[in-house]
Amino acid sequence: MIGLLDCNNFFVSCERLFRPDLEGKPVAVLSSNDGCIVARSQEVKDLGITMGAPYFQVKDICDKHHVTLFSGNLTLYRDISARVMETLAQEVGKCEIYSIDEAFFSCAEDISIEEVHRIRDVIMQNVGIPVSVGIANTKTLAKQASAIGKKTGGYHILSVSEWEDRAKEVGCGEIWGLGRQTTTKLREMGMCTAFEFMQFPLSQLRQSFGVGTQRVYNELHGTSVFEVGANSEVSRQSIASTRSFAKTTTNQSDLESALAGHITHVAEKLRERKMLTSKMHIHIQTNRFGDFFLQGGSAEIVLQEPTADTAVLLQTALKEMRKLYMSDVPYKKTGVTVSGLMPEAYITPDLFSQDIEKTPKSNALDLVADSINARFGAGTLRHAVLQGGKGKSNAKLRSKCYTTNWGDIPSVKAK
DNA sequence: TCTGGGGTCCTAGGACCC
DNA sequence: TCTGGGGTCCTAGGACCC
Repeated sequence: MIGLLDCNNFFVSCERLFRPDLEGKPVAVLSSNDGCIVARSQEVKDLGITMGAPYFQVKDICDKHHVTLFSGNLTLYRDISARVMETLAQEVGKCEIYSIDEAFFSCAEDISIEEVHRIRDVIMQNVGIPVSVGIANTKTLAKQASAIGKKTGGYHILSVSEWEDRAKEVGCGEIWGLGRQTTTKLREMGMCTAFEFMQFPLSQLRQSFGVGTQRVYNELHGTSVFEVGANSEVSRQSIASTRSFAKTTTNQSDLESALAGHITHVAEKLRERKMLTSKMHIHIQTNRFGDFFLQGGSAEIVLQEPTADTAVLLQTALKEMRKLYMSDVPYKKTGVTVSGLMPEAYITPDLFSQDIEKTPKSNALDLVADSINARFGAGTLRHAVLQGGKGKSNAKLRSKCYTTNWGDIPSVKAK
């Protein structure tokens, strides 16, 4: 059997952990620059505020119902997530971290409802985050099981026969792996519920849809296609860092500074994972809702030799960016994605490299900078192209880094 | 005025090879 | 007038996920 653990309203639950007074009250978390709603407490969901709604569109309703808002504090959420995952692993053994708030794990055929209940209790006691747990034959059905659990007390074991009954009440759009496009197409072909989808002849399915949809189909029929695997950070195919500006800019040095920040961040990640990149994709973009939205540009750079050297990546990227930049265009966003990743240890030095001694390892200067920044805070030591500070981020409602910054540790008074 | 960020996998079509 | 067949690899774009 496969289990899925899913943290309830995760970002909101993290904020409530340090603001217990907000329990039972409407709370929402905003994306970067306080742009969109990215997490909602049940009370906020009940107000009809949708996931991803632009904040300016729901501001009035938030004001009216005294919704407490937070700017996203990913540093905090990542740390709390790690604690949840660690606790889960202690309970169920190895698990696959699927996202910041979800993990799959394998469990015995005869797992009891008491055991499932216990997983929830331990996480609540050790970390303080409410979670839902679903158990079923396949990952896709485990998703359904946890969705049922969310409505019925926090946990559920979904048997094949129970699923057969319930499938008539589940819309195709509620199934993991069937998105908007596929759901629309299914509806046009007369299939609205999971049950109707499951009756469709397999042979025709493969023709009309891709293998992805076929896999979902098999999973719904109880045949496991997606294995519980080690989906660890180390096995990732790419690392990205991108961000919108609070306001658009036409200034080239603003763009350079921002892009340099992203490069620095990605290079640190590479070294942390002991990986090298062989391909770098950079982009500068305009507002996707504005008149200039086609004016952005991007470039794919194949590196001469794989590297995790900040200076090398900066130099290469900035050179390309200057080619993309056009004056008088209001830019809104920039970022970088590195791919073609390989373990540092696998590198074959370039025969024609100028400095063959240096090739296999990260630059010593970078490693020193990494350790200084780890100790005294990100950006303490940085390349000059990164202008001072963190830029003009619009995150007025950010909570403190309660668990990752010595200065932010909360104090508790007993009365 | 204001509209997130970071990933995965699949597919079609082009370049190239013998 | 006639103009092969069978591959691989890469890339861009789409669909999906949280």
